[in-house]
Amino acid sequence: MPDPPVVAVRDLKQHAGETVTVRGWLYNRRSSKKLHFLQVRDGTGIVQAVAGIDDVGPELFEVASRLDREAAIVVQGSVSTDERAPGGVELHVQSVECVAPAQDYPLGKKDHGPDFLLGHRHLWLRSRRPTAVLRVRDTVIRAIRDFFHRRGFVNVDAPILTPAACEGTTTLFEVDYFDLGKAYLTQSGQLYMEAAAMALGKVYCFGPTFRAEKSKTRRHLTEFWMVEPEEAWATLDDVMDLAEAFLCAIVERVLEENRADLETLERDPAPLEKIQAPFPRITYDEAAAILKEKAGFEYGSDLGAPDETALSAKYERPLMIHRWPHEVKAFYMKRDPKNDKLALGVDVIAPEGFGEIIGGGERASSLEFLERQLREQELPEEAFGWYLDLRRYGSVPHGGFGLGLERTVAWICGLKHLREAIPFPRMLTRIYP
RNA sequence: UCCUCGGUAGCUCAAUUGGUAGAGCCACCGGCUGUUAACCGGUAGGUUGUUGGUUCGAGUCCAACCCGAGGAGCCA
Repeated sequence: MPDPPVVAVRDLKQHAGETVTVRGWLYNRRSSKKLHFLQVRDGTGIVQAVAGIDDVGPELFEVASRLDREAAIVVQGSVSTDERAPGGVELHVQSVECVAPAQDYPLGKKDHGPDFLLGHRHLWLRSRRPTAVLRVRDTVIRAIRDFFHRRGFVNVDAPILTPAACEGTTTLFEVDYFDLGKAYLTQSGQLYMEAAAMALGKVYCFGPTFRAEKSKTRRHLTEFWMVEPEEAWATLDDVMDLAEAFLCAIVERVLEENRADLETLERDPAPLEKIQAPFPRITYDEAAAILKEKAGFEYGSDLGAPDETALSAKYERPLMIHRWPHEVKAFYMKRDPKNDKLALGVDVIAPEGFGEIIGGGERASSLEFLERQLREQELPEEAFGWYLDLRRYGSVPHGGFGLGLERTVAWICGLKHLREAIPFPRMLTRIYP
């Protein structure tokens, strides 16, 4: 007699009454003398497999009682709906085979501390929360690619090894590059996207970026993923419109596909359902006026994390802050024609205190302006020679933004710490596993 | 780099004013036919981060260092 067909746990409900094979790992076991409840996970879900001693016989029952948590197992049995089973469906075991043991599996059933969990991230990944987060992350990634594809953007990935900083200030990871001296891991693909936008019109890159900042907070990783669209002929308003539609599309997609995961994460979907255009848009000046009451805030300085939280608390939708003092923005930002002190940049602050998820704006298209900026900020002109070429040959208005994937996933999932939003987080004092 | 908090069993934590180191989980043994991080009983498990100091006596007080967490700055 042939083996019953292999069915994913997620699809078991459609196979009620049938005999099936489930392949997976033992997530937990609850036992009494004559009855085992084996919780089997297969990556798509967890199902309760009920093994009664009278049904499987004393030998198989003994096998089941010896199974370690996370042992690899193959279970065959009949699918039945039962209100007592978590998820409403369970498997009545006819046979169970231990494919591989998992003696002394390090992760317990009770809580662990962050140090222990991060040191065992390769195993922690198997738990409920991480798998739910990784599924949401996958949805966000697909929503990003689909959104840009539908709008006519071409994916053009930027190099990861770069000759110099894209933006002068932040620290870079350095690597030896043969006879050419030092190279650096990219901290933004934007400058390359500006070149690509002049070739294809609408482009985006999506890949890992690296920051060697000595940041030690829940909002920082040294390696994170960033998506950076860039659009020829786009103004600041176009960039803000794009960011608004973009965030709506991502959140909508997660609400469509990941309700169960959000529930696993105990993430209330109600605030996400309110993410609809239009988003509030205020100028830096208006933001500064709101923060003026707060002691310590000086006009002209960048917004700190507590400032962002205080501002975003006033809104249920992402908050767009535009037209910043040019000193706090990058050298390539276009100036406001109405006020030369202001740069045409925009930051988008996620609601509920999750902080900045987007930074972008309109780029300067004037060659003369950029040459002056490089001199004033003492940036090496030879490193930016190719970039200046973009202004020498058919320069047009253009703009774009960068969205931090992990911050977006953390916001949507309601994660307190970015380290949960990426499979294997890289942080200041952590490179293992 | 700076500020704050922490480090006790494999894991999560407790230990009164300085007075002989304790629980749950995990492991192992036993009990229980519908469990929901199952439950009940038992066994095993410790150089209290390291070094030095104060004291009759230090997990507890002091100093330095190491490691971790949260935050600031900077940023996505």
